[in-house]
Formats: sequence, structure tokens, C-alpha cells
Amino acid sequence: MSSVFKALSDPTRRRVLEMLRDGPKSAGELASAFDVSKPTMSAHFAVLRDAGLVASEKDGKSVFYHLQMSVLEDALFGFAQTFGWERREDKSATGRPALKEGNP
Amino acid sequence: MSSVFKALSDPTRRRVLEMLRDGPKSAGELASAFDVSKPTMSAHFAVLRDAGLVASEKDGKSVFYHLQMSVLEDALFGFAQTFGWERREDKSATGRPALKEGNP
DNA sequence: GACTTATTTTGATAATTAGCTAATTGTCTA
DNA sequence: TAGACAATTAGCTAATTATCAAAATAAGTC
Repeated sequence: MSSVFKALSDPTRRRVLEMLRDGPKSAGELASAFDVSKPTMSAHFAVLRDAGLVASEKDGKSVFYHLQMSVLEDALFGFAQTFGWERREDKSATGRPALKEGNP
Repeated sequence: MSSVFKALSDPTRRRVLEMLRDGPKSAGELASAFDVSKPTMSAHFAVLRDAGLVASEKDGKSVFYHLQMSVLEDALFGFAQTFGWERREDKSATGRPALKEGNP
């Protein structure tokens, strides 16, 4: 859980996650959107991967990263839960769970 | 937002927030629950305060800290919102807002 | 096999962080 | 006012982090 929040504490990494909302992207594709070196981006990817927030797959010369929504969800909502927000079990058409009122 | 997630990335600080769920507590009261020095705890409080997650008030010799739920809420749910979860506007008896299904 | 492209690893440096002890500040009380 | 108590600040160290350039790895192409 600490590693997830640590990963989220950097704006570059949060933006990477947002870029992955709509589907997998290659390391180079992601890196080109930022004004830092490739190795630096590679390190950011590693932080996200170590936190479990993304997973990677090699395809030819490229490495594609994709979101692990469930890990993001568990961290955000799991923590929110301890403050009275409850995760809702039913799911919408998007497959995204949601929260309902809690009674802490 | 970065400062909030950074603050949340430390387990000691998360536990402090949890201890404040049920109301304000003094610095000493909080510190005594942990196995680190008072100055170290004071530094943790400063991180939480700088992130806006807690506020402090002096009362006699003691300093009391209390949660700023709205800041925690804005960070967690504001970020969640960019991933398709939507904050629900209606409130429960507890005064806690909640999330509903989004359609991103 | 040599070359190109994509990505990661290595090695270095500067900045930040968590932790400590000792010293300081502020407030109450005897 | 002197002492006790609560909390923070100062000053330090060790560990971690972010960043880069250069080198290494891996996969495709000529």
C-alpha cells in the first residue's frame, strides 16, 4: 500500500497512469510525452510496476504497459474504506465498481 | 495533490490519520502510540499539516490535531474521478459523500 | 553478421527523507 | 520566578530518490 501511494506521489507517474486509461502504450510512446530522458522514464515505469499499478508485455522491439485497475482500486478504496467510505459491490456497464455511503 | 499522496505513502502517517478518525488528539497522545521519538513524530505531523490533511490547534501546553476530511476526500476521489469513478453528490447521515458508477 | 531501433541497466551526482539526540520555546503551577 | 511538562526546532547521519549520460541488451532488418 505504501508503494502504491509512493508511486502516486509523483505527477509524471500519475500522468502516465492517465495515459494508460484508454489502453496499453509502449514505453517510447509514453516517454515521448514527457520532457525527461528515456532512462528516467524507465525508472518511473519500474516504480509503477513494482507497486503493481501497471504490467508490461514485450512485443517485438517494444514494451507495452497497461494499467492494473484493480490494484489502483484496492489502494484508493481500500484506504477510503477505513474512513467510512464503503466500496459498492454491484458493477456498472463499464465494469467499474463504485462506493456507497458508509456508516463508520 | 502530490504532497497528499506523499504524506499517505508512509504507514506511520496513515495510522495517525486513522487515529484521528474519531476526533482530535494531542501530539503526545498520538506519539505515544508509536515506537519512534517525539521529534520524529513531530516531523510526521508537519508533513501531514503541509499536505493539508490535518490542522492543529494549541490548547494550553498541548497541541491538538484533527483530520481535514475534505482534503483527503478531494485527493482520493478527485484522482479516482479521472479513472471513471464519479463522486456522488448526495450525502448520507454521516455527512460522508460517496462515489457512484461513472461512464468514462 | 553488421546495423538500427527500443528499452533497460550501470554508474554518478544532487536532493530529499526518516530517524536520532540535544537544545529551544511556550505554558502551566507550586 | 523556578521548575516541570509538551512540543518543536536545530543539527546531524544513513538511506532513498530523481535525474542524467553512457553502456548494455534484445529484436528486428539489410
